[in-house]
Amino acid sequence: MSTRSRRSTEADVVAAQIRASGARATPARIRVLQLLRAAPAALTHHDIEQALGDAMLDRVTLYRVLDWLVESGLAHKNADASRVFRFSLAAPGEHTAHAHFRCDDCGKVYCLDDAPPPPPALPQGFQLARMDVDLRGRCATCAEARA
Amino acid sequence: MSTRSRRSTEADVVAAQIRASGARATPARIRVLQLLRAAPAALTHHDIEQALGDAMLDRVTLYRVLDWLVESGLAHKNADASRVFRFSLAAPGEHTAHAHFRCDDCGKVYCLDDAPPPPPALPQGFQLARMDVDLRGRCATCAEARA
DNA sequence: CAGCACCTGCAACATGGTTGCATGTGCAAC
DNA sequence: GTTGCACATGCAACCATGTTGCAGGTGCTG
Repeated sequence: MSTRSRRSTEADVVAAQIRASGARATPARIRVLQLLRAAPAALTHHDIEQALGDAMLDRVTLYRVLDWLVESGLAHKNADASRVFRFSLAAPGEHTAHAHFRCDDCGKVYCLDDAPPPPPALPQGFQLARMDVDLRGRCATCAEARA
Repeated sequence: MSTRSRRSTEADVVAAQIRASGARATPARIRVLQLLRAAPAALTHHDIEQALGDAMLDRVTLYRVLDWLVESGLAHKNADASRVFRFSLAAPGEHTAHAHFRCDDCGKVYCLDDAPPPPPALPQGFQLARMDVDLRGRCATCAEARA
């Protein structure tokens, strides 16, 4: 089946990427990395568990896979506004600044990739590695619904 | 004693503010609100417990006081990078944008109040209420230690 | 195909936050 | 000043998220 060979191929690519980072290409890692690659936004541990569905792996294993992803620089880990960690693929260079807009009404989070704000001035000697901008207010939909 | 009357006066002001919001002026609320007013930065639940010292109140009561402060618009609640909530006085307008720098090495957090970055462009119809900027990298001390 | 290092799963734990319920107290009416 | 009631507090138990230790399984290399 074409579906199956497509899947295999993609998994192979991912597996190669994993091995390139000096680790073992295990099903757990392959699946999680594939998921993160396909995700349009940062995922929580819970999101991933859900997405894995029947192919679920142990809670702890998932935490460890995610930690390993972060350690090896393949992913980023962020605490979101409701104090749960979110994981997203590490961008290869360009994605160091990221802006989110969270609607106080509907709770939806929007990614504002197109508007990378300039980093503010830092004190002498500080080295900036990453920047996250967290905006809050009302999104267009909710603002209109309320008008 | 002058200390005592000074204390009373300040507490009175705070109590009045509390009552103005339609709630009871209880010792717990007065103390917490006074603390937040005096704090230069956002405090965690733990910070507040420490600061209260001998005048400590119950964990749960503190949570409820803080929630009430947020509900009544007197304070803001934010999850910081290590996924604990931080509380700060609601600013009357000027303090809506806030920038933090967290050092990946030593974990210390610096407040960059002096450099309020301009808010990025938002999509049509979005209403911005508050903005937090989370910068990461190495602080001057750690950068030097590593050089 | 054998061995070892690394990975996984389970169970127990830690921390931060929340809920239910009985008791206490600020405040206002008298 | 006393009384009453609604609201606030304290306690204990609970929940969710994340972490640690350890025994057993498995990808990789030789």
